[in-house]
Amino acid sequence: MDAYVANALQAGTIMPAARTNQEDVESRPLSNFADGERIYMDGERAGQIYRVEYGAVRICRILANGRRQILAFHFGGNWFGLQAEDLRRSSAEAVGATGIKCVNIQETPGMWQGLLPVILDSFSSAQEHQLVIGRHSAIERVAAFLLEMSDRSGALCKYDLFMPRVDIADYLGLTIETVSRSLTKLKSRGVIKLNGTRGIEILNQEMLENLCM
Amino acid sequence: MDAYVANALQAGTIMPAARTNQEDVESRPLSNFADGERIYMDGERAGQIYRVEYGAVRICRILANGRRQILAFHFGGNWFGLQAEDLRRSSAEAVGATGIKCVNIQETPGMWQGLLPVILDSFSSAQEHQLVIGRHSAIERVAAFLLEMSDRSGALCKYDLFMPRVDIADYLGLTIETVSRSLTKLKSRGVIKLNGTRGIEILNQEMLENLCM
DNA sequence: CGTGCCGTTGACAGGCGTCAAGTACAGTGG
DNA sequence: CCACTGTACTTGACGCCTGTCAACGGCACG
Repeated sequence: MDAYVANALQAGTIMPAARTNQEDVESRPLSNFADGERIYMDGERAGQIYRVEYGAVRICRILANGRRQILAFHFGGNWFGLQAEDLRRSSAEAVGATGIKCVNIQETPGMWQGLLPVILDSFSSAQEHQLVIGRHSAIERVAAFLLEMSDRSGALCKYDLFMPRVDIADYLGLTIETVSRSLTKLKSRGVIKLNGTRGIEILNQEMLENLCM
Repeated sequence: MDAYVANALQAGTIMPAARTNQEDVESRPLSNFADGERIYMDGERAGQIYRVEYGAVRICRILANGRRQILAFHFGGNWFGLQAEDLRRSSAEAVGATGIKCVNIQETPGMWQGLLPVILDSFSSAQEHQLVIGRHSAIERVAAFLLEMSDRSGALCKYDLFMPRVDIADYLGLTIETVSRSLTKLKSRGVIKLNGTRGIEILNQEMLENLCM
């Protein structure tokens, strides 16, 4: 929990009551999704928010000419699907076998306030990502990605990626070939080790971090 | 006001009381900033949020190697500066002569709930921008930028840009030369007309929109 | 009228996308 | 257990887009 919002909580500007409602989520039924299955789709009416229980979710938008941009990945414990607009402007899809719980936001009073930290966090991630895709070269983007995934796997230096190369590419605004070449380059420089196609081992964290500046 | 949040308001999940507090802002003193002056800076302690009264503000991050990314522009009426973290991770600077009102968020109970639509809006803009810088060519980015600025100038087809080329470039993840060449290309295709260095006139909105897909 | 800043235009090189071929691996069926 | 097949990934060749460097033009200001 972020200090800034925590302070507001202490100061009483966010009612602690808001938190208790979030615990209702635990009792909700778990929905299971197969790899690639849609949780919601661009154009649909928005009314629910979701929490990943296991597996992963990608949020993506597809342009008329077929180009795809993955806006975010969400892993266990992450909330997603909160938005101001009436209609979905992106799709959410399972990455591998995934479990989700969902909440109808209209029927859950007090939910809003508790979700402020959630949306602030999403916003912060989106800004971070803007920086990566706006001002980084291919190898720097891949380096940033590997560090992000490491962090979100509990700061492990050895972990498995949930997603195929094409998802990494569409997240980073690159092609799969460029992602592949960048990984190979990092491997041959001794920065990382690849275990099979999804396994990542960070051998030199400092070099990776230097690439992200 | 977005329908989604408006519904929540009607349903009583957001207390109408939250709105009234926002009107306190009107009585706050107006701070004036000259072109380029900092409103807050990367690394500073965050505790206030801001509203642009006139002029414009850019939110930017600078990397160690000097590369800069502008994350967002804010114009009259826009709020900015809301974040979860304790410390600023970006800087806010005036673009041209600018007037700002600010609110200390800790001292203004009820402010949080009223700001949820604000942060949702910022989030939505950030995602939109991710798409533009992730999956669009130079000319498509410039086209999207011109349409965005048009919309935010009240959907006028003839308007003035607040910012110099370098700000456009750093917003779009391009160089000033590429921005300049893209504008020239749009001009020579008869899509836009340039009035002096800041004046924009959209001659063929449809062609611009097609470029953004 | 000189000076400095901002923007435009041109030449050139390099990074990344595109197209294509080759490799690894999991799943299926014999 | 092994061949077959399809998918995902890697690697290579090539061309284009955009970054870099440089010169030039326009405009505001002193």
